[in-house]
Amino acid sequence: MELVTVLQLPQQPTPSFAIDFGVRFSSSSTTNSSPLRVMCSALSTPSSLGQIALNCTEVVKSEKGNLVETVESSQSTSLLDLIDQCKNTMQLKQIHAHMLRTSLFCDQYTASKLLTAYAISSCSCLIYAKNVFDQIPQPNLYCWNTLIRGYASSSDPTQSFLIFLHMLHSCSEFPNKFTFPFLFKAASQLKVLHIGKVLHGMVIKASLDSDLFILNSLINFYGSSGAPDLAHKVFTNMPGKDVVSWNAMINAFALGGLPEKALLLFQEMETKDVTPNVITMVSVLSACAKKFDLDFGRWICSYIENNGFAENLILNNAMLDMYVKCGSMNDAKDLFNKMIDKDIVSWTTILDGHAKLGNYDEAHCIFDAMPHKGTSAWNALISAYEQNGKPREALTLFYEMQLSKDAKPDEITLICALCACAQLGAIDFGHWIHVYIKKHDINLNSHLATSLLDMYAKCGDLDKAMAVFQSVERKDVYVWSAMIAVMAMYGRGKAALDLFSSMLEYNIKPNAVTFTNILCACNHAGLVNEGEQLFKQMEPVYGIVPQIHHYVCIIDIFGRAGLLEKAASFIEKMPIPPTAAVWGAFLGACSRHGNVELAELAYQKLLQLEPCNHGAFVLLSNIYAKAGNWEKVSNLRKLMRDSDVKKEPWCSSIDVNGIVHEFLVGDNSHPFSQKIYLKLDEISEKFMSIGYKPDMSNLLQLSEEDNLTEQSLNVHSEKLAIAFGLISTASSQPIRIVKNIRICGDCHAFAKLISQLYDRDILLRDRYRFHHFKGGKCSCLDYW
DNA sequence: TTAGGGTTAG
Repeated sequence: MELVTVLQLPQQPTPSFAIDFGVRFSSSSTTNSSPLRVMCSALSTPSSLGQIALNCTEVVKSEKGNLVETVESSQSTSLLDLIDQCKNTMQLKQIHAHMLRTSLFCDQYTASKLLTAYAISSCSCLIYAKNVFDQIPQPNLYCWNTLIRGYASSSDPTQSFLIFLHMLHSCSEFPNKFTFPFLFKAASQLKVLHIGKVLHGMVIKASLDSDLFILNSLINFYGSSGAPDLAHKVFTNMPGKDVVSWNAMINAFALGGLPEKALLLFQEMETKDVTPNVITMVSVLSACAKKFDLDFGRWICSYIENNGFAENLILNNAMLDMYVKCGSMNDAKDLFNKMIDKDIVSWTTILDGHAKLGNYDEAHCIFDAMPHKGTSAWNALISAYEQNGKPREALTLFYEMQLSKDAKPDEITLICALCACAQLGAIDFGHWIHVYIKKHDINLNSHLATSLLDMYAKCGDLDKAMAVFQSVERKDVYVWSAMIAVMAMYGRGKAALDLFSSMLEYNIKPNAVTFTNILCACNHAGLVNEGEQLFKQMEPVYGIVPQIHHYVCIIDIFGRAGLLEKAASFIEKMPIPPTAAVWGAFLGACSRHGNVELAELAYQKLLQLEPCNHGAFVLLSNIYAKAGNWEKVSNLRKLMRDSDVKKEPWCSSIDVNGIVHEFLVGDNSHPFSQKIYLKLDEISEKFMSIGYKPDMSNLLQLSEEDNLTEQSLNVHSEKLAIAFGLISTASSQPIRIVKNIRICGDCHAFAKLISQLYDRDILLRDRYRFHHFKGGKCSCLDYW
């Protein structure tokens, strides 16, 4: 019982209730001869189902020919059969109209058949289902369950709970073994752990906790809601398990980030003599894909081949996905070419596989070869570009999609496009998408809202990000976490902590991402004690086991605050082996605080794990430069030249009137390059005229951006972008810059002075956070 | 008289 919360519920059926039920049942029988019923009977011409069918056929014939073929072959087809044979909502509405005209609707059984068709068939239409339900005088439990079931699979599963609550008050029958699987389905869709736990309590109280269907749907619910441990408790304690129970549990492990447990469970099935089915194999392939276990994946594929599984599209897609995720494009291509049936999932999987490996030409070929280029096809390519560091290409495609008339952007397209805008700092394009959302009345759900507020924040408009956050009616953990991340990015630690408290007050349970963001906020604001406390509470209070990135955050918090010894002893006591990121954070702290001895230790540890880490070279050489040890700086440079250290092209970009301009270090490829360098000369003179002397220690230091084969005095990309901003934007406009690495000390001082001398706000986003330069000061208060 | 659970991508 410690597993669930049991709330105050209606009493279980008792013998006295059974008698009461009987009485009510007989009184409800009286309804059959109620005045309404009598009237209906009198109005109803047909007296047999055969006649009803005939009559209905005539109606259909006269109004629309669609159903004629279906019913003409059998005159005796009943109305109920006709409902089952409906192929679209229009046909169903015709029968509905006929039922109303002939008063057949007054028969509850017939009405409930119509309700079922409207609620759950292939021609479902939930608004009509609700309408029909509301017209039934005293809906029985079957009708209530059907409506709950319909909404559980809809885009608005919350309705299932509202209907259920209404049912508890209005229906004379208690929820039964059919009710709960539908409710757990709705809870799974919404991932609302607290509601599911209450329902679990009701199941126990109603003595339904041995029903196989309920327990299987419960495993699925806990698995979908991020609680594989609770799913496993249900699974372990259930008296009898069938293949569905095993499948649900395998899937719960895979979904819960425990793919190795999913694979072990599959192996255990054999020892328990449970025969796996197609769904088992799909779930196991999904676990292999999540574990990047190509060997096991290949073994599963041969198992499928050797055990006579019939050709199945979903199974083929799962194999395809496994090959792609495990990095074997050759296997994936072979399978894809062999597949007779392909759907949008097959095409998208193979397309994304090519794009992830950077084979954009092949990805485009796949896109061009797709038989139906609907929205999904466009989304596949746009998201492939966006998620693989090609935001400019993603936005170009998004633009092309607007021009093509075969597909309209949907929520996913817009999310991808917003993410691309955020990466580029393209605020004008991002704002245009916001207007598009409003103009087309697109529902601002939590996914879209999260992308929108993230875009505004990353493009430097905190007010708009906040406004979007406040406009979201139902804020889930992702929306809250995203807003906390925004506050972290802007160095507003206190505001992030306030948001965290508010989300707890709203009963939103923080997840691992929330903690990464809140620890990051503490880090950027120097809130050492608060960060340490939250980290200590993660497991005992919130049930979240700290992962490696949480450890990195806490080391960063200590290190940035200069508590190097504390950080070092923390690393020593870590229960998991320190990774390169851990040593990188520690090395950064040593560099900032000039501790040569500890830096050398961290450098050695880091290079053992990542021999080609370019950042490690730069950080250590900065420390040597600061300490005036030029010989060691020179040795490091030589070592770096000789080694195979590779770095991504670091750049700064600036959005001017909707066009994003990119600059590399010492870049002179821009059409306005000459003007930019003239502006930099002017700035330099202006700086000197007020007696500003560049910080030589800064200038002599290496930045990550410096090309080590040349002098380190190259003009950093953000200086070029700022100079371009000054000559190409109105003096009232802020300059918005995005840089893909951390800003160096010299450029930080440069931006502060520009903001003062030119009276310009500069909003600069670096790899980790935002800097708002205004009147000679930075929002980070020089703590970054 | 009616019915229910587990699967693939982005």
